[in-house]
Amino acid sequence: MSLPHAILTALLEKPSSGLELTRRFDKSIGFFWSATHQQIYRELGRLETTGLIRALPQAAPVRGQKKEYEVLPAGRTELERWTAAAEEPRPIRDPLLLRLRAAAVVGTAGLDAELRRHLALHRAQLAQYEEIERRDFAPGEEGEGEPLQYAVLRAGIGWESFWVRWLAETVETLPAAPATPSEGPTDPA
Amino acid sequence: MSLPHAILTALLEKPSSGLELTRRFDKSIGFFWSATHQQIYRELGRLETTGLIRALPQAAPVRGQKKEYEVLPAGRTELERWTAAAEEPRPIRDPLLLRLRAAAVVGTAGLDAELRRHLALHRAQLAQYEEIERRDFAPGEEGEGEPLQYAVLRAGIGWESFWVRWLAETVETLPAAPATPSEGPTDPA
DNA sequence: AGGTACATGTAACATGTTACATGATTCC
DNA sequence: GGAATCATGTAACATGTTACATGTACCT
Repeated sequence: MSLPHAILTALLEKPSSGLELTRRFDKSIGFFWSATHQQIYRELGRLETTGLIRALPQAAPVRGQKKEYEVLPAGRTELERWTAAAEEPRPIRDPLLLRLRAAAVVGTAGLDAELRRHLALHRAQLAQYEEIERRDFAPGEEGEGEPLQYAVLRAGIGWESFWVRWLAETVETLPAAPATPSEGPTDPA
Repeated sequence: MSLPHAILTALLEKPSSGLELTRRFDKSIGFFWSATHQQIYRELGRLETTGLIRALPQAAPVRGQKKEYEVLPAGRTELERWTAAAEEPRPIRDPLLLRLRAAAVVGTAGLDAELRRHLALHRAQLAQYEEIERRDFAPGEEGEGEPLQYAVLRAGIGWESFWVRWLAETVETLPAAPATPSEGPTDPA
């Protein structure tokens, strides 16, 4: 149940139409919670039905014409509740680790190149985040007083650093592994 | 498309029934790709229909009676293809970061306790992984020659370390933030 | 009149979650 | 024969993805 709350947050920052929300999800919020315009329209409809948001009165309900939404008091209350609620941490869940596990059974052929490709991508993303950090959160700068936004950026940096470190280590040790550990086509012990 | 490949991997390691797979997903594979028994039964049905696995002949198709599956050559080929295929890295996607962002709008009340709770949970999980590392991958030990399994464990350790470090930093800096930045119930600038 | 950008939506499907239903086996 | 456990499955729903449909506004 995260998308509705992401939308409530974005609408509290500024009342918007579906397409405007989609654009904003492509930028800041989308760094850690992406959504397509189809998802957003569906969720806007539900939030309106349940009385957490409403369409601004001036917008006539004509297809193809902009329709802006704002958060109702019930929506703000719900967002406050969710922000402080107890939720279990998400366990790690990544197909790349699954592929490593599969490689232990069917062989590592081709996986090496994929790991190097991921390493390059994560290094590029890390550099991009660090550039934002230098630009917007340098010590003594203006935006320095936004601890929550900075915390989110540090999470992105920490996340990418983790992958870069792990991939670099793994690429080093992996080529020593056998390329095709088992050969029987269907009948492993 | 990860669950079918997780199942193929598990079945190549050892032909199993649905419930046996569920139990194995609660252990090793489930560390980074969990699945319920409903998901597994549904996916086993599809894999059988598409000819990637088959039920072992001795098992009569009676409800309530064990039914074991094994991987067919087409299934192994598919798993090999997927292991080496190009897939984009998963972007970070975590509700906790979303809640931080929401807190910037509706206030940080209650979030602090939740961050500390997560910190404790991640520390406990990290300790558990490090215990496994000491037990199974100590230098000069027997299981030392399993570089892929060790790489997966190191990913878990790196992941938990990232969260522990980030949460510890964030808990330090957060209390300085305002508890309720804006007060207007529905009409923020 | 046609093209492009803006804007809202439908439909179909894949994946994941939750609750429940049903049959077989074993132990008492 | 009743309870507990093993085992397979259905149903309903929530969320996320992909492809497509429709209408408006503006520019040429």
